[in-house]
Amino acid sequence: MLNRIGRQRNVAAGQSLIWEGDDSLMVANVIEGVFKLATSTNAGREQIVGIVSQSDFIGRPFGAHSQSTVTALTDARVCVFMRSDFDAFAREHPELEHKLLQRTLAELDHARRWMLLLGQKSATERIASFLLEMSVKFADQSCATSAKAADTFTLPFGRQQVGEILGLTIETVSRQLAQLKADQVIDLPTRREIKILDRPRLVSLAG
Amino acid sequence: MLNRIGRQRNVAAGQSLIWEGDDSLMVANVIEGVFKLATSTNAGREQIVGIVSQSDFIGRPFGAHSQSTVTALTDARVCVFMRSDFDAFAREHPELEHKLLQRTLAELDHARRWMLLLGQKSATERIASFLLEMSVKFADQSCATSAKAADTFTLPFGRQQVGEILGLTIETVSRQLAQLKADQVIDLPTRREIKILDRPRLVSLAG
DNA sequence: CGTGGCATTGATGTGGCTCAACGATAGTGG
DNA sequence: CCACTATCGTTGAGCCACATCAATGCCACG
Repeated sequence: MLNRIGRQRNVAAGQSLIWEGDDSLMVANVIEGVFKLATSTNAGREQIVGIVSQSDFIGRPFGAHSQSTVTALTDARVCVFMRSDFDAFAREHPELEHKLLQRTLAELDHARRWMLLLGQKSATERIASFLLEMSVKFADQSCATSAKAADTFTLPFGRQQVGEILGLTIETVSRQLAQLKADQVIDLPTRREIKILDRPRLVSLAG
Repeated sequence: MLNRIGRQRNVAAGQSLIWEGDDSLMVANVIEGVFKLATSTNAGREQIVGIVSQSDFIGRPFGAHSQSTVTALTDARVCVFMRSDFDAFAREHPELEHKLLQRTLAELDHARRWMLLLGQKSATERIASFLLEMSVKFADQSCATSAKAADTFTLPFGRQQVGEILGLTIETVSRQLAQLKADQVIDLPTRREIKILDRPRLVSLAG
């Protein structure tokens, strides 16, 4: 079993597991918690290029440099593998490679849809798209009907990070959210909670 | 051999092989020519999410809808496979899946670096990054030292498409190129040719 | 020689960034 | 429990980079 070559590890919110540019030495599976994948320009501007949570895969198998920094947004637990061990194991287990391929293809599709957002969409459209996506990803577990969008959910990040995901500044994010609230499309019970009041409207705003 | 289940096919410049949203019915290998992968908003704005050429892979294996339209930018020749045939073949040939996984991982890395460009970089930085990347991808074959960047090359697309790759308008692209030419960083012998005069400068402009 | 599609260039507008101040919230120590 | 402070979020004013709108120029084609 794969677990024999992996070790569980706890990661505190804010800790980074992997740094951009480093040799890829480890891969991991997320058991619980949420991570961000970020890359930055020489000038220091950051772009979040992925959000990784529950049962997602972290790291870059098969010899390469890591292209992004992986940081825990919440306290998290992961199952870590030495990359070399993992690579060897994967080569001998086509089923695993197949699963990994499926995941990677799905992530590529996702990344490309995100490129459309970053390249073409207005601030309002970006926020609307973002809220809709997060409503699927972070549906509060209370609701037993899993795997479906929820209208109330809690973001695992603050405004700064929302900005980095969407390619916007913190001020623009704040203003757009305030506007959506004023328009009764959403409600913002607390800093990190979102309540969608008018989903069809939000969908149409998403472009 | 894989070729037994594939058929060669010619594609004229401008023709599309696959449409966004369609069921994924075929995959293909590019033998020669260049394709673009594009997605578009409901509003009709297009974003080019990938450029595919010589020996690259086209399509989405393993049951899913195609997320982008694949269109030939030049006359091209491809080797086409029914997706179902390909899937079955791949499942029986781990080596093929492994190669595909490697490619997909590399493309994902690439897509994420592009997200940084689209989310954070200025028009000048985008153009500079773009030119540097294209100088690797489309190095004119004349130069025997293959697989290296060339300082003169020919783009397979016009200004409109450059804009769609970079998330800029055609006018901005034109002005930025004009500026780089005025600054003696590049030369523009014809509409589609680029000559890099001062590569270090271009690198520093790329952010 | 015209005609049509691309590219360039100029003038103007505007969405989102920047800069700055203020307000809210959560954590800390008295 | 409450003041104290650090952090985060909101709000406002002004500006600038890029988009938009509008001519004009440049080839390639019949």
